[in-house]
Amino acid sequence: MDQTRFTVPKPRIRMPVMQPLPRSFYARDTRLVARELLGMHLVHATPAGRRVGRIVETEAYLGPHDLAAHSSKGLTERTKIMFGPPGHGYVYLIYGIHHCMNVVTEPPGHGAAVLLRALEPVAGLTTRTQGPGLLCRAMGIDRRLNGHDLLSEHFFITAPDILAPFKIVARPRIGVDYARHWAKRLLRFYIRDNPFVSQP
DNA sequence: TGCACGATGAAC
DNA sequence: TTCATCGTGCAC
Repeated sequence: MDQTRFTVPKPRIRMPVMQPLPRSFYARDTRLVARELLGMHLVHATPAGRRVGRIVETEAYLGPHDLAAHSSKGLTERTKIMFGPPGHGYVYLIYGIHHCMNVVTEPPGHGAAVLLRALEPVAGLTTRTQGPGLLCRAMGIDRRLNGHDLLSEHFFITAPDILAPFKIVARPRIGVDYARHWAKRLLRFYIRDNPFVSQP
């Protein structure tokens, strides 16, 4: 066979391009998004370098009817991001000290979000990442990223090259005891046996 | 305009 | 178990 007769295919260069998850990923049932975010990579490109963490723990906040959700206060200056379009970051200060990072879910106006509680370090992370406040500190996330579109090139969530299989554990959410029966709902999800989960 | 309190983390 | 510390929402 004379191989010279065939066109030499262009070399396929596998670019390490990390595509942000599409908005349609977020515009779905919040519990589903919370579960499917497990194993995904949170990426923040800063002047100090790129920081990447594997999401290992999340909590679902379902909407205004969910007494543990900020959106249960209704549409306010603070909660307007939660009622906005999906795929945006909702970052707020808690206890005057710590930041918490959420992603808005469901169609606009729904008022739901998923709290990111813990990461497994992948790249560029030098401090602890177990717990929502530590996660934000390690990733360099603060209120300046509130309302940030996660379909951007500097701050986004992407699927890893290889999604290793894992078991998901569902538990009640942390620190929402005031939310009556909502405090008992199994809306916290984490990767079983992962050492970076905040409170196994 | 004032005040109570929280999706936490760290020290004690 | 206590405390640091302040934005937010709501009462007044």
